Amino acid sequence: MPQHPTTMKDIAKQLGTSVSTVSRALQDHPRIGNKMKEQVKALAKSLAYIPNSTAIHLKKQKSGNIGVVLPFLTEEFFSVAITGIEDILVEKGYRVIVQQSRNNYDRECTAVRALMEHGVDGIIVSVAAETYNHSHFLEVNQYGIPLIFFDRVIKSLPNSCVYSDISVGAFEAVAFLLEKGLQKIALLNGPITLQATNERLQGYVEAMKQYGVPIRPQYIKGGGITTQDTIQKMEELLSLAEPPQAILAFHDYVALDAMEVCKKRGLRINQDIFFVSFSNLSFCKYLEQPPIASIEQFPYQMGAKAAQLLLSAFDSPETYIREEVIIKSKLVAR
Amino acid sequence: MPQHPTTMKDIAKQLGTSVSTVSRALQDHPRIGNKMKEQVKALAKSLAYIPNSTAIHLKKQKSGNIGVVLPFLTEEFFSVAITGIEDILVEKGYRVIVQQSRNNYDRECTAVRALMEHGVDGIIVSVAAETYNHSHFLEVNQYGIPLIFFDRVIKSLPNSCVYSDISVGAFEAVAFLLEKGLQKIALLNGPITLQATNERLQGYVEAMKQYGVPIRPQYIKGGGITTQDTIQKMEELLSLAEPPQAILAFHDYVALDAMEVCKKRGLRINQDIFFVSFSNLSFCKYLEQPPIASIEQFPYQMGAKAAQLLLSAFDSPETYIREEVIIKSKLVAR
DNA sequence: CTGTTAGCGCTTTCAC
DNA sequence: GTGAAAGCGCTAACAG
Repeated sequence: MPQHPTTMKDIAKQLGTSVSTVSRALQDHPRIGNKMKEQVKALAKSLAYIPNSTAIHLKKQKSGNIGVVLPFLTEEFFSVAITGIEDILVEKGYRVIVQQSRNNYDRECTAVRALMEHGVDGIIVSVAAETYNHSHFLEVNQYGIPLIFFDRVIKSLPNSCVYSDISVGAFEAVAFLLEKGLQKIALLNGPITLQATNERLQGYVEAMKQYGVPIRPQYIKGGGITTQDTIQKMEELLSLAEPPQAILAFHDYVALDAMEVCKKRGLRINQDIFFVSFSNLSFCKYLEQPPIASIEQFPYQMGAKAAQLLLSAFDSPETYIREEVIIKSKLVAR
Repeated sequence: MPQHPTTMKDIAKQLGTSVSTVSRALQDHPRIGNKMKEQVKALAKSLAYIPNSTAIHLKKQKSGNIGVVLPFLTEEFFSVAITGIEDILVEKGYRVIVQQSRNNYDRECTAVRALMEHGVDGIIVSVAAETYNHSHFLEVNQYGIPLIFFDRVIKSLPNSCVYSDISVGAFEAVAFLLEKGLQKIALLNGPITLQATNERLQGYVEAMKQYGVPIRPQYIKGGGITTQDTIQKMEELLSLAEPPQAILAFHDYVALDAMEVCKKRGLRINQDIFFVSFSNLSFCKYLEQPPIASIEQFPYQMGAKAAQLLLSAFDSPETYIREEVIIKSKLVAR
């Protein structure tokens, strides 16, 4: 293990030439002789020369690193999304630095600031559920680092974003249930800090209205999405004088937790009560009684698109204009 | 957005002092006057100064970045493991760069070399299933970058590693089945390139021997672990004159795929045929008929330990000695 | 207590 | 075609 990794200086010295020549030779600069080029390259290889990218980046004023901040890597949706991001970015020679906010505001702030200080070239964020304040994102914008949101976006900010048409998805899901003759539909929604929560509600309300079904406020539950939260909300729903026949859930995990509550009460899934949820997680295929339908949100495509938006922000820093990309969701019935 | 981010030079100029004083003031150097420190810090704040970490790292000859290469972020085991890695490393001020090998040898080589060229301070790897050659790891060692393996380790290499005691786990799993009176136990194993595959076989063989149950070679299946591979192998097992009563599977995903084959043939899980597998995935709790037992491997702890091994490699580069940490697995019966 | 200086490894004018 | 030199932003001897 070399105490001192090979540098251009070493190569130059051994060849009796200058650092600049070595640099140029390695870059195939046109004004360097072929003989020299070959010599330099051969020696570089035999000395296991590795360019010091830190130095290059200091010189070029960019790091080649992209930061990604998202709630949980352990949620399938996000692990698939990051794969989409990685595929696009790694191909272009960037490296992806991930940080998990765990839906926590403070962790998100810390992560975003750490990335900024580290000098990443751009940041991609899916906002934490508990984030109530946007000052950390404003800082990023002030500092001039390109920032893109995906999935959990903030539309009021001047950054480009990619998201799923939640309200359309919710509309279709509710319509699907109504068409099946189920009218008592409850909504297990998420925290109001998330834009998507509002859109989900909108889609729900719109579908009910369009089908002329009255909306019962006690059927609409918002707030936390932990297993505990879900259990409590589901208990409340089932304790109503007229419990719902169907549930539109925030996402598959929430639906699964809610289903457990139903099962404990002796309800038969897909007979006594029906579920539709967002995400369409891959392991649903192994379930005996999966949600009757799920709204596929194409996380891979969403991640990939976010990465592309970031790249295009790099390409044209001046003429850059905000883009809002909507990935159409798809109701998958089982 | 500042065309030119604030540097120490800017601060020094405005304060009519030198860059070194600014540098020291910001670092709370003891030999700098309190008045000066306050002035510098105040101005730094008002100018939204952010230290350029690229420059710092060039100076200090380290990047603060740690590379992690693993098969799939979308597998729960790895997404949990990376969370353990992140928690330890981020706390110490490092950033984690992830790359997915997708179990592919070429992708792994590319990823490892890219990280090396990028100048990461250390690398943590869970080896790809298809990796048959170790030269890329030797390069890392030659280059003097600390390298730690986790889960899918290479024991013949001089690097520290953390892994689960697969053979003990397999032994316990087989013993568990034998104690239940099931003797016809098949093994759905993985690719021979993985060390763990061999250990799993060892544990299986040992348990069978210890209980005096003859081993039937046709019950032992190795090779690929894709859904297709699993389906084919399971079909073969079920087509035997004496099909197995129980299966020890490579991991939960393999078990689930295999279970589907059984169900299609009309076999009742946990009645006609029993499964035990590795991983203990969280979503198993939602399954009507989960594997009767699963071997919990504690991926979070494994990731965290790998990160700690890396940190200790940083602490004492000279006196560093190889460590082999075994995380005890635990058979979870349902 | 503070300034001067050198230098981390590399790229890139500007000379010749 | 090649070399000298400046400089990216920062740190850390060394010198006062």
